[in-house]
Amino acid sequence: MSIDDKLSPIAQSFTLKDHTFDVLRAAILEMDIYDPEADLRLDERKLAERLNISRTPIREALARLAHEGLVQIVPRKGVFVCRKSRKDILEMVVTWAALESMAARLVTINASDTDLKMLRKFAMKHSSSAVRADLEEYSDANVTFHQTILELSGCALLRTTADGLFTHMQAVRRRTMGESDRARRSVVDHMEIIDALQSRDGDLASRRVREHTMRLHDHIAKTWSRVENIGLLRDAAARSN
Amino acid sequence: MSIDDKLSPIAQSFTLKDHTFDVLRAAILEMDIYDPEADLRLDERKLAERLNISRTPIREALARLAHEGLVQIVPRKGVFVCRKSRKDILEMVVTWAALESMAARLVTINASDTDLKMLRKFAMKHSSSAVRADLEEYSDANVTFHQTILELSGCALLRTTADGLFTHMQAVRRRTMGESDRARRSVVDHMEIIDALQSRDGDLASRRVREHTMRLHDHIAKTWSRVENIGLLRDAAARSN
DNA sequence: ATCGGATATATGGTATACCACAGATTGGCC
DNA sequence: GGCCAATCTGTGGTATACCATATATCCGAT
Repeated sequence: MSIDDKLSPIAQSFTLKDHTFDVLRAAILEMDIYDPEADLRLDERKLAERLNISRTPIREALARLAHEGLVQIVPRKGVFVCRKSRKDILEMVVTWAALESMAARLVTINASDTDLKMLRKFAMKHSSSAVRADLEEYSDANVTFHQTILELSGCALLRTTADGLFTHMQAVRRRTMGESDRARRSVVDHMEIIDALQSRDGDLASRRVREHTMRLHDHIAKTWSRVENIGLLRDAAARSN
Repeated sequence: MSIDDKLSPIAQSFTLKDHTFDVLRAAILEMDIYDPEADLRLDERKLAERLNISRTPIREALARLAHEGLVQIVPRKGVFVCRKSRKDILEMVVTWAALESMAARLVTINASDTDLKMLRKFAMKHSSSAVRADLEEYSDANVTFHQTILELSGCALLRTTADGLFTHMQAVRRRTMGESDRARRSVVDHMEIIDALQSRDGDLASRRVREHTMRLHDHIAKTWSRVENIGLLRDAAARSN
């Protein structure tokens, strides 16, 4: 192997636009947009100054973010990070369920026995973290588990479409986790899903994945009101000033 | 009613960027991109001249189109309309099936009896066009039928996500239709789907929608080779020159 | 005649200047 | 003192000029 092989990917059609998109996207996902105190405003010129580039690539990145639903661009008003409503979030979970349940069905057809053995091994390895209530570790493992199912389906579009939704769920997860009961139940669900996959039962695997995801749906439906209420309280307080 | 009511929506935060996006998108969907003779190249400057605007809004529109997968932007080479591979198309159909089958399940929960009665009435009204082999009319009715199911699910995200896929399928449909056998079979499928919806059987409705869509999948899998082969022939001819 | 490299050209990427409009500010009039 | 309007400021939208590089062209050396 020559040194060229290691150098080749460098600066290969690198563009500021794409880089800016990644940076902004990461930054938005990083911030807790549901904090009522959060500053949701983005300023093209300030960003340009911060990143030491012109507004042009920033605007292209913002346009993409807007199209992806992460920000809203209001002409002559500003660019604002989008706060998802409870309804939006529930719809994302439903759509996620649709995609992953289809993926599970395909997995029973397309995945190799080896793939499924590795998936089971992975799930068992990290099940202890749920019991230990190490939520950080469990969360990561949980994400990987579901992404693996989408991956093993062999349908890249299912995976990418779900990834788009997953982006928006990052901020939600921060507020959904924390109940170790859900984590423990999740572990059981995962094992039952793997059982169905390994028995190559498409109908069963599809159903279990769907029901697993819809449990998250129902959980959010019951508990998510809090954030919006805080927002309403804040608005009311502002009006009374 | 005063004249204001009719004028109000005019120029309401209209932007060239969005307009250009719509125009380009419509133009791309209009052209038969699978014609081997088709010119897939787009030139920012020529478009700017044609539309009498600067490159800036065009570039933003192109960036969005690229993100949506309709075009591919290659730095210092050009912008090209994307030709979907057979695999891409099959994946779109699978993903579509995932979304619409979930939608059907939700319809059995959320739709009113009146909604379903209207859906049946619509389907019956247009079933004759399939028999008459009036493919233009049947195709439109077919589209409306499936969009209605997504609509009645009550989950806007399912609908919009599916719409995104549908965009890409326009060009494919032109080459998939034409076999009246499929149209007739489709009519039967639709009626069976409506039966399941009206009996409020979520599992059955979901399954029938999935199987219906996957029949399109299998059909394309069997017949789509033609276009790519033509492309290969053209390439081979070009090489031998 | 053929090959190689220098130059020309075309393309998308980037920077910058200016525009139009929304909101806030301020000034003057009543 | 309050209200309205002219103005000022800040924002995203648009146009334009310039840059870097990939490709094509052409000329000269062999």
